[in-house]
Amino acid sequence: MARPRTFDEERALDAAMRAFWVNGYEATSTQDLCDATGLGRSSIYNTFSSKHELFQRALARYIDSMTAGQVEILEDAGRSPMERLRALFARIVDSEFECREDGHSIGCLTVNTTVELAGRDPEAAELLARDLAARLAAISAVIRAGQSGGDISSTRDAGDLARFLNAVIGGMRISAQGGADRAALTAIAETALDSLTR
Amino acid sequence: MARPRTFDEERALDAAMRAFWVNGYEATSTQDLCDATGLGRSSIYNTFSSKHELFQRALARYIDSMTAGQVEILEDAGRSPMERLRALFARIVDSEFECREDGHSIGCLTVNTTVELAGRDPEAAELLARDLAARLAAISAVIRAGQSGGDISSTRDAGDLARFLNAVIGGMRISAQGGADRAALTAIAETALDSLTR
DNA sequence: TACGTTATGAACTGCTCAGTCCAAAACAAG
DNA sequence: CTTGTTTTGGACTGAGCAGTTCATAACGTA
Repeated sequence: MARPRTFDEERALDAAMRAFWVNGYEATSTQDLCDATGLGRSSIYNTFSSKHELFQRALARYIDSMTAGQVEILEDAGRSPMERLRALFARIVDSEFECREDGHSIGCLTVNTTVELAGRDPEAAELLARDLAARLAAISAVIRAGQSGGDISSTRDAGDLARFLNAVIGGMRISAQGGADRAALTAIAETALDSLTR
Repeated sequence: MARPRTFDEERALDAAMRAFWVNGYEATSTQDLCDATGLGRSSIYNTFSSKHELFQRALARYIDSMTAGQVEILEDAGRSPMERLRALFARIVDSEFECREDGHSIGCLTVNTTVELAGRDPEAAELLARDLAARLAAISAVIRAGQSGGDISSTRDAGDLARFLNAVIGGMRISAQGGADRAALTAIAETALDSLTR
């Protein structure tokens, strides 16, 4: 009944997400998005309405895929709570050496967006707040399980420990963007995890 | 012998620094810088050459003042190593509630710049690398002192612990920009510091 | 008071930005 | 093959960008 699209919307979204991830929202022009996706301006605006809405969809897609993978690790019933946390941190270290551009880590899109946009973009802030709540809930649950089993110290509230681990993850992302190598990130992760068992 | 300036260069630099701090490099226009400093375009370009050079000077000024204050705390001979680290973290929590705009934390300019520019601005990356090295050196020295005195565990290398604490500081900054309140930041700091004494 | 020098404001430059428009193209359905 | 609907590419728009130019103002000095 009408002319069909010649591109895959999700592939285009992935390409746009990567562009925003590498350079940030402000420094990515609509022309950059055309180049990255291979689409013309008309197709981009016809499909995604505006740069800002495209960014929101890209951020939402990043959050869905990233948090899904991490929650999967955290809910892996085949591993003990501490093993799950260790696996989570191992994945985060790995991701910093998989997601690179020009020899530098590009960090994490949620951290980057928190820094660049959270203070002046309500829609982005909302997506980030929801993601943060989900992450903290998943980490807290694992910590509570570890506390029940005695593997994790109960001297601190599970919620506090979850916020602590989440902050360390963010700090590892910043450290990687600042040039930290794999050994440095691994040592940070081990130090954080060791502190749970004291 | 010639017409004198009607403004104070350092005050102008402070105003520009604040503008970059709140909105980032890309989202701060030269017009914003004129408004923030109260200077005309001619005065800005006559004094600072370009937006990029003004940013470099603003970042350098931020680093000098911030790192100076923190190193002062870390080298305070009147306090024990652990007390110095506690004072450092207390200052960082405080700073997140002093440096705000529209009810949000504006974080730390070095962290913000690491995220926004480190991957594509060699001059900024150089300033950040130098600052990071100085921070890690100062923290490492305190940790070594604490390890000698027995207050800080020697099971981990002082350099690793310094990178860990520095990552936690970065993570606290991100957490604050993500909306964490004072109690949450304090708990993160306490958890990190407690892990040193195990 | 006249001169040399620097600072300043306002107008201006060329360019890039996000977003729009429209004619042509590509299909499905009748 | 025609008709109706959507996609597509390319030209276009007005606004805002970083940076320049220049006439004039404001000073120290002689």
